Amino acid sequence: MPRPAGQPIGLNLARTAKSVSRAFDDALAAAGGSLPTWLILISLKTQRLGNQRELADAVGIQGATLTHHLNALEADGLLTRRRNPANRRIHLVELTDRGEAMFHRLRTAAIAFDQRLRVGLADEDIATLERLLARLRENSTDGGASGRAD
Amino acid sequence: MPRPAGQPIGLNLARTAKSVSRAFDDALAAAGGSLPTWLILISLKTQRLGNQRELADAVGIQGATLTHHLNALEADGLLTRRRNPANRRIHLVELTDRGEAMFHRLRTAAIAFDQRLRVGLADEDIATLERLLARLRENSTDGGASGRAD
DNA sequence: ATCGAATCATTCGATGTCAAATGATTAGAT
DNA sequence: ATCTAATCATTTGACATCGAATGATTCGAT
Repeated sequence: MPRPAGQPIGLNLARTAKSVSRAFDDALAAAGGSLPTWLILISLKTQRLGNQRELADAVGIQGATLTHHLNALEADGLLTRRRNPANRRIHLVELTDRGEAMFHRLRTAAIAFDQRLRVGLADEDIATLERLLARLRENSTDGGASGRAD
Repeated sequence: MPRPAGQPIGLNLARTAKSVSRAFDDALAAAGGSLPTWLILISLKTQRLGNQRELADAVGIQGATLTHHLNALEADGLLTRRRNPANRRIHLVELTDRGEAMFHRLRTAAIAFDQRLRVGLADEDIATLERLLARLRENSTDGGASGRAD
């Protein structure tokens, strides 16, 4: 008799993610940044992205939200935006020296946090976790019927 | 040679949780509710809570955020708030008939979603996932040094 | 060459969240 | 009895996020 439920699995996932994200954001704040700032900087540094839309996708947020963050980062002097002369719809986003420095500072904090998170977890555990998370993601998007592609 | 990193584990967790929460919220929206509404209703129905602070803790949000949601739910006629005559600092929050009806509607949607989420996962997988999530939660709160209790 | 559709970014309006300050009430100490 | 502390909820001000509407530019078809 397969009686599944104990605690809803989605709830557990959401609570854990909230706790972990919160702690990560604290760690980044101590280094002078924030979670969205870090995701934007690392995406800019490690990927060749053609436009802001692709950057937003890489970060996992909507274009409108990205614009908002870029405004703040530009005001802080961490990056610049200029129109691509070859296609003036496109903004070329580029890190300044200060942006580069912030990237390195946040990277140190992010690496330390990831290490902390992995304490007590064997490589095999990580692999298992990744498999289970992937399954949950699939299950959440499949069969939704109302279909909001994520 | 233990080279851990591939994708940061926290990032994977956050993305998965976002996708799953999003899908769950969609499912609840189709039933006329939302994620916070559901968490508040189920907490009220299934726990004996002495005040709003305890309700906020049960839901996993701050008191200020709860007040905000209760305003909306009260305006919608799903619940009532009245002062406890024995201790007038305390608001007694009670579901109306409409609130009860909403609870049952959302419960149906929530159960269906949880079933959907569990597809392809054996009881053993669920247990493993819970163990791993618990570990991540511990790791995120331990050693933070800056100490923000979550 | 021009006009309509597509693309890219931004703005606008809304929701959910938090931390800090405020207001009301109760409990405790003298 | 009064005064200070603590407790409970709300308000205020801020940020992150989204969807929809808007503005600018380019592309494609005629």
